[in-house]
Amino acid sequence: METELENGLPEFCEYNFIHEDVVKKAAAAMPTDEVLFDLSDLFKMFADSTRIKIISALVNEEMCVCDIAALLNMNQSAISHQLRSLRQTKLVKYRREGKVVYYSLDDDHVRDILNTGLAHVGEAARPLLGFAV
Amino acid sequence: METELENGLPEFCEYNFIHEDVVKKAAAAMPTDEVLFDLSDLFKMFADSTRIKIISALVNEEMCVCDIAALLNMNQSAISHQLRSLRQTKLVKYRREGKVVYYSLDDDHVRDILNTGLAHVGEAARPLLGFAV
DNA sequence: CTATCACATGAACAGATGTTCATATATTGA
DNA sequence: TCAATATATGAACATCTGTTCATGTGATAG
Repeated sequence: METELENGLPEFCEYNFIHEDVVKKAAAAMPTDEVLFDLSDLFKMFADSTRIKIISALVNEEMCVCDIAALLNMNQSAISHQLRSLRQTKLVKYRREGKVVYYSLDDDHVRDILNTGLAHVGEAARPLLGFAV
Repeated sequence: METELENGLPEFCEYNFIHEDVVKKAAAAMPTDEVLFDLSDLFKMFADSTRIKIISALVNEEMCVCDIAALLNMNQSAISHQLRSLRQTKLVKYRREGKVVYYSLDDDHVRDILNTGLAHVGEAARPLLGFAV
């Protein structure tokens, strides 16, 4: 497996059934590794329902950590860990007011991604998040 | 932890610093559990760079399994496993032609989600996938 | 019917991920 | 300075996930 063939492509199918032109066009259009890495990191943040709940909540209004924990019925530590991930990937920002830290979405793309996903799962008919009451 | 307070919310912060109105509004706007589950399942598909590569490749043109394996320089089994996940979540469809199976994106939402993500990671300036050559 | 081959799939394994527990940090008020 | 408290974080643990290996399945050619 994976020996070189005459056309320069590695041998994946036992003989050679590769559509060379199709593969080369796809290779040319492929995003760079850096972009692919950033993209998958971004979507990872939406790939967990706890984080989606947090993001959904913050679409409407900023919230403190304690509010989010109460809303999701989860302990504060779990929420803080998730907020750290969301911070590191720049999906949320925060401001401190005394002992309380308020989190909010970092930019409109975050809401856009969520809404595009909602459209796909068939929730486009009702008002999209962020445009509702 | 998590004993009930007078306002009916569980006690997450040691005393009670919950903004009750904010939490109740967020709770009312929260998608149902089923939608949240579907959403995170959908985004999980985009949360791995192998799958993003497959999706990116299929934006332009249908491809057979062997083509995809050659393009990604991975073995056929790994690709088949990922294609199964993408099939089960309805992101790709396939057609059989003799021994060869051709995969393509199931609908335009898939491309939309990818492009919304690309916009967020700063790739919006260049032509978006699916509109390029 | 049999061999070939593109693709699918189950099991196993390693690495990633989410939650919990214990504890640390930062701010406020006394 | 010290106690209180909202939040952050490190370590541990169980679960989930992606790849590999071996093998199964379905279509074609002879």
